[in-house]
Amino acid sequence: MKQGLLTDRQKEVLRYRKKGLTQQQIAEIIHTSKANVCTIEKAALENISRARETLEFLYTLDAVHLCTLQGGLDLLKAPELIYSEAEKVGLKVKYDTITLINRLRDTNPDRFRGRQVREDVEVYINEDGDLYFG
Amino acid sequence: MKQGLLTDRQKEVLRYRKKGLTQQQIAEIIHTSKANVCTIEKAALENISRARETLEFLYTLDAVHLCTLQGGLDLLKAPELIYSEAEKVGLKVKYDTITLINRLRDTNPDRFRGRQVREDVEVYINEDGDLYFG
DNA sequence: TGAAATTTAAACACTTTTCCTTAACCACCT
DNA sequence: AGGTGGTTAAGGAAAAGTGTTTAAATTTCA
Repeated sequence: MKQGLLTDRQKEVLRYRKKGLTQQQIAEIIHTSKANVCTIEKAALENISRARETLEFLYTLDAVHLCTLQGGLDLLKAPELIYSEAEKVGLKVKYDTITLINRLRDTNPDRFRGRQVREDVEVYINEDGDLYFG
Repeated sequence: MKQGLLTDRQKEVLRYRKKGLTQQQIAEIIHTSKANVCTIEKAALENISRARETLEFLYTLDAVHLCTLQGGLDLLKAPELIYSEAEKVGLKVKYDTITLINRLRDTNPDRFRGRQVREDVEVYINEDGDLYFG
């Protein structure tokens, strides 16, 4: 079968894009319309999202949704929330406060800005008290 | 649009599988043949691989094209080529010869037949000397 | 070895994706 | 207004993916 989700065309566009080229410039290079470059790029980003969601599903296979860390939340308040939610469902979180915060930032650095949660972060927990973020 | 890569059918099978059911048992539950359950499960796992590969590709975006391993090339000659090309652009490859060959074969088993490169393989390198193949 | 579980292959109808074009539209910026 | 960069809509043709079945082959393991 195919390897990744992205077609050659999609990868090509993403690479040029990464270099900072405009859609118009890329269109000239690969001999097509800028509208087409836009569509290809959009499809590529969509495929990347789908890849992310797919792997996220794997966690939910043995984990359960615990709570959502909403955008704007102070990172230091996250553990408290997570502990209390875990207690509600009768599970014990595997990590202490410090470790939890580090794990939170390490697994998804883009999602945080300083001490603040930038975008919503979904928190999952499994039987063992392992946490996953998506 | 669609969300993950996995179809409802595929998720259904994976969930039952996670619970420990056999393909036969699942076939009865979802009213189809066990062969079909097998195919669906296989497709699901394949899709999961593709999702992983897709996200892997994102790393290559920070990387730069180093060289092409042309079809027919002896796998054992690849490291030499890669090292010399890396030197030209002032980067140091992170892997020794053995590791490099293994990585080459592991990341894309379909591309090799014994010691020979079957199709062209593009080699990318990033600032850290990490190599990616596409 | 024998039975159960799993995998594979070929074929088919059906749906979805992809790439492409043309043409229009939006948001800036000077 | 005009230019630049980006997006959207409609439509079409080719390619790829999905769910199925049937039948045969393989693996697993008590």
